[in-house]
Amino acid sequence: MKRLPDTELEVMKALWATGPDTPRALLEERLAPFGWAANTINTYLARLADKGFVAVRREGKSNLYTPLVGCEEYQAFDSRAVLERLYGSPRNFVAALARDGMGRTELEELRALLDQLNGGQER
Amino acid sequence: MKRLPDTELEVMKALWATGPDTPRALLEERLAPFGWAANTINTYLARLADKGFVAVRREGKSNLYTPLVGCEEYQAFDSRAVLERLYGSPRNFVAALARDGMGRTELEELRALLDQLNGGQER
DNA sequence: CCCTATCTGCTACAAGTGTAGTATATAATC
DNA sequence: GATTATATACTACACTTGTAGCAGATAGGG
Repeated sequence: MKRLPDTELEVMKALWATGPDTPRALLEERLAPFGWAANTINTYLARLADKGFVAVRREGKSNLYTPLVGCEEYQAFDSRAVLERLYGSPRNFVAALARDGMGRTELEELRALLDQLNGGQER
Repeated sequence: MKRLPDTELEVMKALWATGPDTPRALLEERLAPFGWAANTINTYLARLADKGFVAVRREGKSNLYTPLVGCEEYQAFDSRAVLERLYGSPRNFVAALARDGMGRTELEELRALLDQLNGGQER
């Protein structure tokens, strides 16, 4: 697996939200906030298809797009890459977040998750 | 602040380890494991200087390099960028790590940090 | 003071990324 | 079946990143 550039990742995020066999129109709608030209989205999709992240299927006049790599799968890979690049450990990453101030909500969510994880594996 | 490419980040990591006014020779020694040509390191340093991450000072025949952005400062920025790019919240990031299996040690370190953070802000 | 060794600055180039124009294929229309 | 509208494929180009060669500056030796 390879880390994706920002724009391609945004396309993947849209596809993860819309699911398999997403018609082009729906995809463009999702990506509208970025203000990209239709051709630009085209390029990103072609590159993602090259990289094996997206499958394209033709249906009549237009295309249907399907993500071949799941969101969770990609995140599992990417999060490790983030640690290796700079932080070394989850602890260090969270410490970096905390230094700049982590919101109360973020902290609580994280703690809840940790409780859950620890519970599942404890003893 | 801007996210650094991998190679430039490695140079910064070396500089953070060696501190201010690092002589070129020491820096190269630190970076030896990467097997880069001396000129390659030169380019990275020049780019980092352009971006305002490194100050260069001449001393006799050779240069001294000083990091202008601290490691913790950069990490605080970068960790937020990571969340915004893909995860949204610390919780989601850690969940992604956990999905692919987090080591017992990593989990314990993280829990200890969380206890500490929570303690500091509780009530 | 001039030569030489060395260190650095400048230049280069291929691959990847951000962005979009032009050409082509094809479905719907007449 | 020819025409048109439109969606897609191909091509392009500037900027960034990874990598390094060549040329110029300069310190030290004669």
